[in-house]
Amino acid sequence: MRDLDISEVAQRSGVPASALRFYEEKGLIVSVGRRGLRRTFDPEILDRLALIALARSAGFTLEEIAGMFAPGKRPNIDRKLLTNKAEELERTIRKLSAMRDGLLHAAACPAPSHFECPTFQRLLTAASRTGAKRKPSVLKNKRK
Amino acid sequence: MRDLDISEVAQRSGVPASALRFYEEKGLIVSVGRRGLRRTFDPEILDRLALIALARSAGFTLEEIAGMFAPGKRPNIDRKLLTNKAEELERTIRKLSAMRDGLLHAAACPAPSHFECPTFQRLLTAASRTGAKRKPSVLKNKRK
DNA sequence: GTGCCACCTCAAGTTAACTTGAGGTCAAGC
DNA sequence: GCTTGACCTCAAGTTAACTTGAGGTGGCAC
Repeated sequence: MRDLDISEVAQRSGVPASALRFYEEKGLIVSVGRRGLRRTFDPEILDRLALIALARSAGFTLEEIAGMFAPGKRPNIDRKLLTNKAEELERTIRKLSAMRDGLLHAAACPAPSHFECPTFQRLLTAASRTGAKRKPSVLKNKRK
Repeated sequence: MRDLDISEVAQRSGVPASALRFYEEKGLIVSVGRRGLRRTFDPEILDRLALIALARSAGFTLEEIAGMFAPGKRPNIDRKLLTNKAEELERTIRKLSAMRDGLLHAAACPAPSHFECPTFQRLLTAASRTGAKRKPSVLKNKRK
């Protein structure tokens, strides 16, 4: 397949050109050449961008992601880091599940102020006791 | 129970005094008085702080959280907002689960660069197709 | 051959959620 | 009554992940 220029990549991936340039600067992606001034990318870039989006949505920073893509990292340390991250995700998933249940209850609950509803409170505080020791860890992000 | 002064709240909740002042300024919490210069808080503040931490970890912004605590909000809009948020959480949970599985696989996989492992890729890209349409949505945050 | 426009670079701005720092104050111990 | 230390206020700084803006450029349509 033909190489894509930056505007095509932006359009197909939904990632703005400015962000693509930013990612390249950070070493998350590479452009394979230029057509005039314009960067061109291997079509494979689209998969990588999808992977980056997914990793971001799992709470990895761009720096961490760049580290994962890097070849020849010491495997031991990496593996430990990966299982740690997986455990962290597991805790997060539990919290999010609790929050989701709490929200669904609140949506169906007649209490005037949701956060004051005793059932809601119980759902949530139960969840928070299940969480990690110290280090609220995780989440945030919204695209306009 | 006796009212707590800010340092006690900070110590028991793990939330720094500076953050407590910040939360008060944002309307997320209220102090019940002063002992000299020092703010004092109702012990119930600890539950509220736990709830705030949980909501934060579920991806709500401080502004959204403040809105939920607010009394006399229009219930209809609220409920819609809550179910939307719950659905968003559901999608997030799916992604995180995929990511967790991917990470666990990667940790046990012999491929040199994890992100290049085909199984890993398959796990993740499958997950990303399950996700929302457009709007990577969600996560981030780390406490030092 | 000459516009035009989409791209380029580089610096500065933006947002959320806090933290840090400077300069001030008060209650308590000596 | 004076020192001390923990708190106070208010402004400015911090970090991540981008976006925006100013000023420049090169290929393509005419």
